Amino acid sequence: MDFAIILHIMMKSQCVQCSLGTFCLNEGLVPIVTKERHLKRGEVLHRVNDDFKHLYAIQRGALKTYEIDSMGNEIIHGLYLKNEIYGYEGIYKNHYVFGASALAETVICEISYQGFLDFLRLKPDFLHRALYLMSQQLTASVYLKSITAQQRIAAFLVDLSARLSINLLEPGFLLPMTYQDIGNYLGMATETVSRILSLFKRNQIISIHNKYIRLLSIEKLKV
Amino acid sequence: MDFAIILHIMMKSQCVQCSLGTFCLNEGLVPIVTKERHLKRGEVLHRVNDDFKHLYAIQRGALKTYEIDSMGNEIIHGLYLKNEIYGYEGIYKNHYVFGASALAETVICEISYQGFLDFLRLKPDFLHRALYLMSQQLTASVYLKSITAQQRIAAFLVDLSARLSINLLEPGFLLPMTYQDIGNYLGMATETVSRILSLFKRNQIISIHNKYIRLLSIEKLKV
DNA sequence: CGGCGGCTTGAAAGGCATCAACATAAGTGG
DNA sequence: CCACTTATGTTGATGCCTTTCAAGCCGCCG
Repeated sequence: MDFAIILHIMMKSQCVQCSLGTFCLNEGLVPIVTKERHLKRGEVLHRVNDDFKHLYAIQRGALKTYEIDSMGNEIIHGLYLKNEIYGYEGIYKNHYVFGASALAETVICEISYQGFLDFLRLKPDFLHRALYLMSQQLTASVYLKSITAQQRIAAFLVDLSARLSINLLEPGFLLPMTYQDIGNYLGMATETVSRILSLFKRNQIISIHNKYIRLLSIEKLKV
Repeated sequence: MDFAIILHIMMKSQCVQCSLGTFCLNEGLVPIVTKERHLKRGEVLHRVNDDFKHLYAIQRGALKTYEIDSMGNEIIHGLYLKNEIYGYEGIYKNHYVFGASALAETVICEISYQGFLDFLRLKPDFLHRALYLMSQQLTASVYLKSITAQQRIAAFLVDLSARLSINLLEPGFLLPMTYQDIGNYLGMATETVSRILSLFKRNQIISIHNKYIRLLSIEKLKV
């Protein structure tokens, strides 16, 4: 067992806020984290149908999973931000159902799924925690059910804000993706994203400078 | 430990095709199934925010999870058919995020989540199987991302067909829900559901008599 | 048989996509 | 560091798909 890796990981303050921290920081009986990977914006983590072998804990940056439809358009199926885990989808079919790539400069911990299972066998007290993490993702993108484009964008902003805000003092967050990505994720045209964000800005519901967004009136967004 | 319950369950042929069969039929060290419940069409299984204590294996019928939005409209978030498991969503928040009710006459096995965890602790070989079942649900409703109403309905029919067809000989399946339910699930008006199904019928892509649907040309549906 | 929920069909209105042109930002190479 | 090139965002005009409202029909159950 490569304790050097474990120690390396344990020393990172990142791990404290990571969802998997509970696993990695606890005694290190099994080296679940096999390596750390750095991805540039746009770089592919894996392609469709690649064998499923790893889960990924995102330290910095963001990932998207995507599919190219018969018309050649990209559909973004999932969005995974820092301190979140990506990969559970692969368990079912034993391969990844979509491609995955980095939305920005991204750093991830690669976790052996087998190691993860072995760890749970040794430490069944972490069982609930593991199921908890997966359960979280089942209700993650509920808001995509909103019907109108305004509602979907509003809900998207509220969700991003909750997932990205490190502390409560920081009043806003940095959009980790382009308007095109947002459109592909929410199922609407890029122009619509731009128009609605401009509308929100005009109505003083949000403010945007470059990619930094502040939600000025969460109440109005939630209507 | 109530072995009577286990034996009762073991004798049911239903259990063979149930996703949880692997758990229930194996040795019965822990009584995971606490009881069997019968629900009439429309009957509520649990309400929003009810404490999470159970998973449910559906033997017959179907469940929906739903939410009433600020306009008073029902939004259907999940659809769970026979031989499937419902309830994992509750693990995360320790309560159910939506209400759940029966779409038709429904029979379910109530499973204690705690018993489920205990079983996994005793039999860690079933760990992967448990994660597998949850993973399945992560990719379940992917097709809701289709943009046009026609695409969504087509994908919905293909999905239902795959989930409901018992054997390959049976050429069709019985719609377990009303057009209104379908509309609420797919995010479109009831009239649109009716119009598009009529269109498919006119184009000989499907046939419908009462609630029995046959997919005549799966190729055309998948375009 | 009568009533009610569910389905069907039509006409009108509205939201969003599409196409197009431009503005701005980011990235590249000299 | 600047000029050029490419990617990203903005704004307007038009058309289409879907919603909404309205009315009628069908089938089921008491």
